[in-house]
Amino acid sequence: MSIVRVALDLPLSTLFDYVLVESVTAVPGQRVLVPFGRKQVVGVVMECVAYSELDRKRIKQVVQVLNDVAPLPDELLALLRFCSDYYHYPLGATVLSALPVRLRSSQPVTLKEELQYTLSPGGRTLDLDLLPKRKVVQNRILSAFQQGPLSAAQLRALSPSASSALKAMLQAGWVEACAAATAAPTSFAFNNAHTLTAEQQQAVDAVTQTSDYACFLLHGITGSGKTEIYVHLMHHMLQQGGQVLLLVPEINLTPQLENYFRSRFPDAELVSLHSGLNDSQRAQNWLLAQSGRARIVLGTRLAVFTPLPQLALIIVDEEHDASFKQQDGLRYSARDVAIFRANQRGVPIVLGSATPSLESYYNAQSGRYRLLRLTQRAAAQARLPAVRCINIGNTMMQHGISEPVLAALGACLQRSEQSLVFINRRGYAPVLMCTACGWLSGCAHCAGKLVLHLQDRILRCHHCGHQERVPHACPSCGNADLQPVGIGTQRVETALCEYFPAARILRVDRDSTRNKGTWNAMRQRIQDEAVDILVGTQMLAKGHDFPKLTLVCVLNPDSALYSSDFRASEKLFAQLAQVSGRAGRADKPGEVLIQTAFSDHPLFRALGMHDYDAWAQTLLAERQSAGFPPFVYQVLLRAEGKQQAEVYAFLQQARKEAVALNMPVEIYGVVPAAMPRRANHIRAQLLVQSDARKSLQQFLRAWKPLLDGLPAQKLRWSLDIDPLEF
DNA sequence: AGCACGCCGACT
DNA sequence: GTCGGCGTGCTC
Repeated sequence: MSIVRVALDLPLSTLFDYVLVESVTAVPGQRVLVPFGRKQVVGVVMECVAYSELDRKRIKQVVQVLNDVAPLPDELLALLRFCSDYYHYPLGATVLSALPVRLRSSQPVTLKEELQYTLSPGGRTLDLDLLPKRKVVQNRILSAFQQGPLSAAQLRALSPSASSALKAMLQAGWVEACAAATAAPTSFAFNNAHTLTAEQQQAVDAVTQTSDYACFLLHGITGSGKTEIYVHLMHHMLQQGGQVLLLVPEINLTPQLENYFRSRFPDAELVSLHSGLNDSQRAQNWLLAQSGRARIVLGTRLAVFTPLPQLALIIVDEEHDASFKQQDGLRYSARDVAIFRANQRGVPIVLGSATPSLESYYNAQSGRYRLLRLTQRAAAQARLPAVRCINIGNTMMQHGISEPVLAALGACLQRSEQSLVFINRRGYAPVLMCTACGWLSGCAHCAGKLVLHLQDRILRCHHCGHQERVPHACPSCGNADLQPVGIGTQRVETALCEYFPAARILRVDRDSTRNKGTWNAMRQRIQDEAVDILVGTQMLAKGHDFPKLTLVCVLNPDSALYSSDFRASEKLFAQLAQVSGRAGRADKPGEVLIQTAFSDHPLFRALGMHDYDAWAQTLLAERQSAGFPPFVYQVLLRAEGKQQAEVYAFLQQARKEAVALNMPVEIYGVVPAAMPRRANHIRAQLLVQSDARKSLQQFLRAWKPLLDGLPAQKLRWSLDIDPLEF
């Protein structure tokens, strides 16, 4: 009797037993189609056993063992078991959520053999000199074909518009498709752009000399050449026959980055994995990684679950970035899962950042991680930008912009250099106010305020999406004088257009880049120097270099200094360091102006000295005395529902159970969430923490079943282990 | 999560 | 008398 224990996509922590029909076999990691209730679903075999505890009559038969894809390796199953355990999320849901959508259905998926392209017999006789010179891309592609056939991916690396050029040439009959040669290269040349500095070389050597698990924190200031280290490490691992996994934050995974690595490794197959791909691209790239053919896998957090038979190195770039933490479902931290995975596999992992998370920094100090420092900019002549605070304590401002900032922007325009105005708030103004009675534009469904979007003549809630027309008079007292309060990107853009009518001003935020491809087009315009002043949110802090940018102005960073979120100032420093790093590259010195009422604040002082360490020490001391992470481990129980009483009753009940367990954890009170009402749902939470990860996990193992047993019909709740947001 | 079963209120 | 509300419990 052959029984398989199957993980199904259900909010239940149990596996389900099925019997295999005579002569059919299955192994753990294989997908199976099984009857469940009145329908059939796809699950993953977790165990094969001889007997089941269950009554023989209750066990149904496996409908089909799916053989289109190789079984998930044991190692990946173990990783998923760990995640399910650690994040207290049902095993089946964990396993299935780690698979590409296509593999969650019984429709067979196969690895499409990628076509290559080469010159047709007609194309070979073509006289290149007769082709118009302005068809740059076609010319480039045709001359590349002299070396032999090229895949679509290799063509894409030649130019972003390669695919349309290829189409034209296929049409003209110069080029034809052929089956790809399957022999994988064993040697990987890479375009070795720069010689490494001594520091860079030391960092590379430290990693390549480890043959076992080790976690490295690569702490390098902006422009110190972390990427170059990644390239050298990748090259080393590829030469040894290994695969490399590079994880990047969501917004950083642009086609530019993908093409960059492709151009550095023209011979290595590279795939990307991120939410921008459609289901079939996702499945294809996943299969290429799983088969071992893709040697470099570039992806966002979800890529951490990709099977990689030859995995030799993991790199987590911008490791401090909050987008590595999933905020719903399986609330995992891809950075932490990556560390577990490297440990499990016995390979090195590199966490790179100019402003490491305090967790990682603390681990590097305590010796759990090995610290690699880059203290110099790679381009020797490039200097760090000068940071200056503009004290706005008693300065009159127009639309939130002070006189010195205007002057600096004007001077920058005169020099025909680019400048960037950074405000972390989209829309025109964060709220509309009545000058007579003090009415504020609140959202009818949330605890937040409606943001004024003057361009669309609407008030919009950034939490639930609700929007309404801008009222002509105060809904409360009828007064016609309503004033926008505070500033957003649109308001700054409008004001700057008035001050500098001749300047080419570009606003970059989620609103202006809503349409697909817009942001890429804008990036090109910035690169082409068709923009003088950039106005934007944190979208501009990340992404790639803008070589002509010499001035960065930060308009209103102060709210993060008195935020109730204890991580707000850590985030602000990282953000400001990142956006400051945009100023002054190569030969031009940069300048950073910060408008603040707290110019003596240690954050700004450390930022001005480019001294992350001083700032980190300050924060660590604060966190230690306040009893916050990384000195304690936390879990947050969140609940939300329509009825306030039910939400609070559930959490109080949960708290009572927690206290009754009498375990060595600290249990806080039930409190409203940061946004106490969102889309008409009341939200509240309960924090539990401990100074030992183990104690917290033991507590959770006892608490979770009690929570599952609590009546919670009309509400949703979830556990967030190592929460980042409160 | 779905979906059935089951026990109480207003309707052709 | 039935249709349907959602509370409870099960799914291998």
